[in-house]
Amino acid sequence: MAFHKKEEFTQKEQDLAAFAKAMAHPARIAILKVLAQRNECVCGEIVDTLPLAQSTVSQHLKELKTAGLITGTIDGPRSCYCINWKAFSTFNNEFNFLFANLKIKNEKACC
Amino acid sequence: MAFHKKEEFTQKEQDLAAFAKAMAHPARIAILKVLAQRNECVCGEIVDTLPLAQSTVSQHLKELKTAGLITGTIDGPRSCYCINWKAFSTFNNEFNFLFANLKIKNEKACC
DNA sequence: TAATATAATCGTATATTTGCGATATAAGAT
DNA sequence: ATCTTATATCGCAAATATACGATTATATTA
Repeated sequence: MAFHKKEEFTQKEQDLAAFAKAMAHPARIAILKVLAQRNECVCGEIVDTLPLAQSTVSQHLKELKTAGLITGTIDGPRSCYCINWKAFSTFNNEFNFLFANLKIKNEKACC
Repeated sequence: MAFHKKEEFTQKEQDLAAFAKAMAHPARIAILKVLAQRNECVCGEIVDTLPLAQSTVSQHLKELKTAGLITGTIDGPRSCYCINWKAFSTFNNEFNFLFANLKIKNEKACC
């Protein structure tokens, strides 16, 4: 009886949470940073910058890809990853919307 | 040997990840939304708006509080929760910093 | 003081995440 | 065809997260 009740929330709540979850690990933040720094698509160089095994990094990349934060295409013998700019922007807007509400109403903390 | 290697990342990466993690559940997004809507501090009314048991909600509130996203004070027999505006703002800046880097460099996707 | 109401905490079960080594896959080089 | 290089995937172990009911703590009310 200890189940995931996530379906009981609105789609927007679930989407925001899923996006946040994709960023909820320092390794994945670091990956996004690397992808942001090097404009051209990076592949296994990511592995070199992280204190993790290749298989673990590959898994994190997969999670980011599944969540839609990055795209990945096979480029010959190697793989090429990039930020999914559009999805990232959508999330940022969504987040700012929530944030804007807070700003208007809660500028002065109440407790 | 399946250990948390989180310490091996920078403090900023860890902080950003921790903040994202706090929002990485629809219930916690929903809680933030409720706190944003009602300007005055809300207590157990949160429980009524969620499809979860009281103890579970209390746990989510604790996580949000530990992560610094909300503050909570005991107000007589009930508890009063509020958005931690300052921390929220700090996170937003941090996030926008990462995001800004992306915006400048990656406006056109490469793959 | 006893009863009630609100909310936190404990104990527990289950599910998910994190991480690694080993293995598979696929393309390029020899 | 075989070797090498780059990545993805599988299988496993350990750690965390999610959820709930039961219990506890605290303050107000009767």
